[in-house]
Amino acid sequence: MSHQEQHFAEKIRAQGYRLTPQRQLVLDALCAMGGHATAGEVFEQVSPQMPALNQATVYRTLEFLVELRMVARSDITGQTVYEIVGEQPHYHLVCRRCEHVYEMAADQLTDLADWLLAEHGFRADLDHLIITGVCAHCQTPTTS
Amino acid sequence: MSHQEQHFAEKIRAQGYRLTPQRQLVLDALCAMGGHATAGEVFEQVSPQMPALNQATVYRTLEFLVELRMVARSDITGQTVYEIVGEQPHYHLVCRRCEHVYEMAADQLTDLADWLLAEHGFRADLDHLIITGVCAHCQTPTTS
DNA sequence: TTTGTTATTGCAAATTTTCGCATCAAGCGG
DNA sequence: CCGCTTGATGCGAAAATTTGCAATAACAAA
Repeated sequence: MSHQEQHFAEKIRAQGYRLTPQRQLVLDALCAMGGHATAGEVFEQVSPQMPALNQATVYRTLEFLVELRMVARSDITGQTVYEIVGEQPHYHLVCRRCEHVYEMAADQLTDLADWLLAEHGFRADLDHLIITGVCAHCQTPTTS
Repeated sequence: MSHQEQHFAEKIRAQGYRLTPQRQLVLDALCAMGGHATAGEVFEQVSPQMPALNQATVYRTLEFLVELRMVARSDITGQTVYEIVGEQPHYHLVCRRCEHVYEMAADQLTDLADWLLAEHGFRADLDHLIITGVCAHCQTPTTS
């Protein structure tokens, strides 16, 4: 169990929830897979290591981890994807033409966060924000 | 047919697609319902007026309208909701405690949009941005 | 370590969303 | 106004996601 996973385990128990092998496995898988993963991908990754693990459990676990804010759920071009909430907050630029996802450090959004807090008293979770649009590459009139 | 719907009809045909009664109905329903609506809600709204209309058609139509950017799809607390893209761009603050959705004029985001364009050449669709967090009301230690 | 409480899981059924394909009809050309 | 062409729909089946409930197993307390 890595340092981060150790932390996760404590966080779950600290809130009065139970750390089950199923949850550890899903967490591990998510860490191992790195970036974004769909529920189905998580299930496939995890299944061989615990064949008895039910798909419904994966869905519920993912939901649970999202609620605890240990995992971020995002909708990218209609796909629901999950990602470990790591150390560095970041946001995603998703190009609606080429579907490419650019990952950006969240520094530039702190102004926005501050403004939202000052103006509306709203404490925004600006890590893992998804911004769709058209990337630089796809704006040029198809040089292919 | 309202002014806006007229415009929609032209936009669909202008791109070489067909304006079918099913599409008109879904568009009408979405307009009539005002804010956000799930696919299921749209289907229920539309069904009595055209009982033969199939649920799959609603899904496909919604998808189609999203692609044409006449309708915005967002993920709000795990629910996929659709909304007509109206005149005034706006963004949504979604409180993860009370699930309330605050609708904000998008003026304050133009800076962000400009910055993204200047820095990354990314042309962001900042109308209909979803920002989750905790609203002012839910930050106070439960005055209930 | 043993026991009790109750959060979690597995399973199966219900829902929701997607897909393939034959049929239908919107809109263009004659 | 009448056919064509082909995009769009309806239908049924498949896939994905959610839900209820009884059985299981974390983990706190003795």
